[in-house]
Amino acid sequence: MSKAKSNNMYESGNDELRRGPWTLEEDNLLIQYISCHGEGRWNSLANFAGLNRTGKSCRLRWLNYLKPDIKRGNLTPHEQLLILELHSKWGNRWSKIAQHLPGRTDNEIKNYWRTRVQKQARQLKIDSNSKKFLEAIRTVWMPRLMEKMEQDSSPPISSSPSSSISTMETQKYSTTSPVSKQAPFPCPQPDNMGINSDNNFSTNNISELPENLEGSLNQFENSLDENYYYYDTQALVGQDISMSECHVEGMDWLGEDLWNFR
DNA sequence: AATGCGTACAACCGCACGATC
DNA sequence: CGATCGTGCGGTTGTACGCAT
Repeated sequence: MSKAKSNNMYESGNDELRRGPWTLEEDNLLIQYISCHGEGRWNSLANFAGLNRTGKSCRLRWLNYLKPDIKRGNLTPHEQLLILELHSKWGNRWSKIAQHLPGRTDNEIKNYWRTRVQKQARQLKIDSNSKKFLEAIRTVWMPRLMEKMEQDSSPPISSSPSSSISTMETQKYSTTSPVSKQAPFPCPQPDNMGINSDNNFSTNNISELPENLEGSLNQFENSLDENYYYYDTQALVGQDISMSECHVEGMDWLGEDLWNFR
């Protein structure tokens, strides 16, 4: 297989398989074929569908983009919270995490983690896989998310989630299913939220956290989605995390310019 | 208005694993 | 039992876009 980076990634060049961005025509071919014949056998599917693509490419395009139940748009605070918590349990098991966020793909979650979460780690100059960063997430980020969810607990349920879907791609393809105005996924019970007695938002060992954990959450809050928190957050809020717990040993964890996303 | 920079995300790759031959 | 194939997963990269200067 020729390496994408060794030559022009987005040129088919000759009779070789196409790579790079999918065209609307290709998408339609794939959608139509799968609607008639179903998924699977991706290599032969690519041939029979008349797509000059690898099976892997077809599979990826379908699973990450074209599949009807794919939910697009920004992650809700609850989804972000869930990702943080599940990642703390399972690490980079993106597909496993994605199973708990119906409509979200492992690719999307992975991108979120890399672009948002790891950025925080970089700013804090700590390893995103370190215990310190995990503690920071649990003691600062998660409580803030929960607080945000609480603040907006008078849910504008009727507001359309699609209002936050603004990508050009989403506008280009309107094949995505309308997002349910009910809970976007089965409400997990506290037991399966992964937040329990041995995996809670403990503030133990906060003193081990780096001193540069100072800054504000203002920009962070601004980065949160504003419209739809229709999830029953009681399971999480019930953990009774007080923001005051984030003030430890004279350190103001909630000060300026921390946890901002941009 | 032009340019540079940072971010988000689609799409690729290599590798691993299970099923089938 | 080994080889091959199909599939899934996690990591990485390229590009479009938005924002700041």
